[in-house]
Amino acid sequence: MVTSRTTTSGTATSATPGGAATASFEPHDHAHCAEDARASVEAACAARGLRLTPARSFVLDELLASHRAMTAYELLDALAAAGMPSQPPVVYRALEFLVSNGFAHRIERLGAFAACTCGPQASGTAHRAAFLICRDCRHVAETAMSRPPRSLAEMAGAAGFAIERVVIEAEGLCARCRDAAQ
Amino acid sequence: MVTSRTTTSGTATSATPGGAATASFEPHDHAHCAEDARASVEAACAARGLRLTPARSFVLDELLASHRAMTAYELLDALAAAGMPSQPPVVYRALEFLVSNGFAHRIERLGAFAACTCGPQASGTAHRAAFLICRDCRHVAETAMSRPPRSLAEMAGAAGFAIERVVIEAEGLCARCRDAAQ
DNA sequence: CATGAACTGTTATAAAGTAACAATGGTCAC
DNA sequence: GTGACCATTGTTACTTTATAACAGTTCATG
Repeated sequence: MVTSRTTTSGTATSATPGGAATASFEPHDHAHCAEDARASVEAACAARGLRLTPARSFVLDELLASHRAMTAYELLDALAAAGMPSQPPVVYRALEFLVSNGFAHRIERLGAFAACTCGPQASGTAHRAAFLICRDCRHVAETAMSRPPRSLAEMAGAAGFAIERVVIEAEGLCARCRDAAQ
Repeated sequence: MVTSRTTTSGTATSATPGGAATASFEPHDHAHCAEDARASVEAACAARGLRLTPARSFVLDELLASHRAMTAYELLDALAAAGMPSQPPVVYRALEFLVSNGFAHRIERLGAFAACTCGPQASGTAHRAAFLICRDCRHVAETAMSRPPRSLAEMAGAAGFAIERVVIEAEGLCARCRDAAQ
């Protein structure tokens, strides 16, 4: 758990550029972005006849509130703390729902999960995205990635390989953790 | 788990187009490419004072022979079958050696490992690479990826995020499996 | 209300990875 | 050579991550 860590660093003007959903490492109003994301998930569920049941809702809220990649078992602990059923399948089922509907992503590198911050337009089905993952605080930033990098596409084409999904995850240190490390 | 357990390679024609080290989905002579790769690992070890001990050597050979991504426990079974010590740490240590020296890669998407097919020049230290992974037969093709995709680099720059490592893995169906599925 | 599809609750277990520590063995200074 | 040191091994035990299986419940529909 990292959290706290009030603004710090001269780079941080507290201005919050509107659509900065892709840059969670920049200072912003967590509560506000979580609310927005939640609202667009609700809207998408309503539009598509999906049921945002209590377990699913709880897991989504946890992910949005933490703004980090969380493991299934961290989420399970949160469920238990809230007095909800907390066997592994509970959380894995909720995560499967969220991931397959594009409301969250699995971060392969970490075996963990993060809420999608792409905004309403993308909250459709599983979509392409690339991630910046801080190896220290585990905060995750997401950016849209419309198509595979060219060298990969070329290689696939040459080999007759049909790309179905591309995982792009950059691991490193966010500005805050880098400052803190000094 | 997919557990196709294909044993693969039975279908391989032994036609060998030149040095297509990056295109393992094209038909080629497995035995030959494995020998080459093995030779360059040995050369790199000799040059850099690394010890290719029996466990390391065995794991490398398994990976090269299969030309697939293999899980640690598949490798462990192979060790056991060969009458070698086969507790998990044995294989994880061998894999750590191979991966950290650039002789193999961890395929994050699968929690599995594949021998590096970049050729001698890259067999230095852990290097950047992108992968094509067939979800059916688990064969893996590797290509050099000199730097992160631009959109990721831009996002990182804007956020003051220091990228240390990039995972790029494309999952899909290779030509052979696609044909077989029809 | 009957029905079927989706979802939940639960037990049990599989698969993947790590900690810790004593024992071994190769290399180098002396 | 010998002693010291470091990398490597062998092993036990354990943690973390994920899935199978199945009975019970809910809920939108006919």
